[in-house]
Amino acid sequence: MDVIDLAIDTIKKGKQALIFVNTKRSAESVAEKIRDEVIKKEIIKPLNKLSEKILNVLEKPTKQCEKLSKCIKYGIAFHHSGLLQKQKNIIEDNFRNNKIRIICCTPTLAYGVDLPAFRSIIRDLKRYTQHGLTYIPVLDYMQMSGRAGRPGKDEKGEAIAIAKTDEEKERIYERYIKGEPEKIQSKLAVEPVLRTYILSLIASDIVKNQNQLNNFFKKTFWAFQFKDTNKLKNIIQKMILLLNDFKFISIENNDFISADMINNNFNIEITRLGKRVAELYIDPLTANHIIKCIKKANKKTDDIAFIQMISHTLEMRPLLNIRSKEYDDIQEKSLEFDFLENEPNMYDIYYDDYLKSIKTALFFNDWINEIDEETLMEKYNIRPGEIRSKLDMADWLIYSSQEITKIIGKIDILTQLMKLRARLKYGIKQELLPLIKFKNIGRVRARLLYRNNIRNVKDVKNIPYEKLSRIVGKNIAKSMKEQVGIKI
DNA sequence: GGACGGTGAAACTTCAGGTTGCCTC
DNA sequence: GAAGTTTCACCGTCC
Repeated sequence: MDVIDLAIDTIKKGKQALIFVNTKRSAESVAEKIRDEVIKKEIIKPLNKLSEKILNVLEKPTKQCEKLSKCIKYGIAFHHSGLLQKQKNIIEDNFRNNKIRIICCTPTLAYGVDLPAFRSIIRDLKRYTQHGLTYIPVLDYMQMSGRAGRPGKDEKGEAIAIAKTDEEKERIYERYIKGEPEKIQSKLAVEPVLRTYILSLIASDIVKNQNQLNNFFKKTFWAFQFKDTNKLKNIIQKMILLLNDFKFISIENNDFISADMINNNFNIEITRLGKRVAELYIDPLTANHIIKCIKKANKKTDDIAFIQMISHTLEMRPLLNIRSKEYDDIQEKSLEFDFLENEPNMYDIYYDDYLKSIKTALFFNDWINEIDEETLMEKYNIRPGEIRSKLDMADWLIYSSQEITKIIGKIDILTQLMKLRARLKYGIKQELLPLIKFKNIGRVRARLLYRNNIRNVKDVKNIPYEKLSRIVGKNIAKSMKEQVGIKI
């Protein structure tokens, strides 16, 4: 039986299923195929209200919204990170109350969300990695199959893994059914994590020299797994020197410091800059990158240069992928603007990453020039949910840049950063900034007002109420008037 | 004869997800 | 590595 048959069978039994696949596209296409079968067999009566509700979570539905809405109508959903939070909530709630019968999803639903089903169908046991397609960890398999069976509601649950050949059936059985889950690995050893924690340990006065740092980490799960204490000390020392270079900490007798002669008992102190970086909870490397860029910035710096600055950070990953067709185009664009960081050599291994950061910056730039979600989706292959999470990160990084700017004394660009942050938040051009301060006015209504020559607080005060309500509706017009101190 | 439309095979493209972090209205 | 999408050759139909 293939997934589609299994799904239909589940519905006919009056049960529910989660279907796990390995890409967002697959999640959508499997959902659509099942929906087509459901329509053909007429086994579900259309959920028109729900379908309507999920379609209209944005001002203007995107193709993704339409696709989802058409599936939901027949009790089938897809679920992945590209969906908006609102839509995810609707799907989860209506799966719990049995209206939605099948959810086709990426591993999103395997972790975190509490959403059990009668059947957990795992179509893809391989996932794309840097080394091509590889089998997923046993732990992941257990997470997914563990969704089968609803405690207290079903007596049993079924976890079904799909094999394409007999040979694969054997392999799945050996690897996953009989297999042991992998040992848990400490995540502390990754450099970005390590340097962030070392900085915050120093910032919060928990440790005062390298000895104490060594002792602290000795007690962690990381050290327990790692065993080689000397190597561990070396790694910690490397991080200390890095943070010292960045001027986030200062080491006693700093002048004499070199990697091999640092004394374990030298007093380490946090600097004002380091303290703030630790509080902002960004990777010290990102902070340093921002500092280097900000120092080069001046009043003539374009917004896109700041946007590219925050796009080229670990936090912003994964960056937007560059399709082979657009490679030349993005390369051209990279020459068009003056960015704050130096352009790496074309043959540098970091060059592709740099280009990706430019594509990501171009996407943000389109957003603050009021390009709608649908167009962004087509142009950048980025879905509404991903747009949101990128914008959240951008907001945080611009805020961090503002804070860093205050400390290193570049006050002249602070206003620009603040305006940019507001524009990113709402996705608007600069001219709409005065209007966005009103309650219930977002990018769409602000643009509408602007087009009707209402461009600032004063205009809102002066325009007759009747005229205003023709533009934005009675309730919002009333609320706007009240916000400028006029009772209606 | 040529415009148009449908079909299917070959060529090409792309690939999961995520936490907190700050401030303020 | 494979699913999904795009492209393109091919054929039949209609005007």
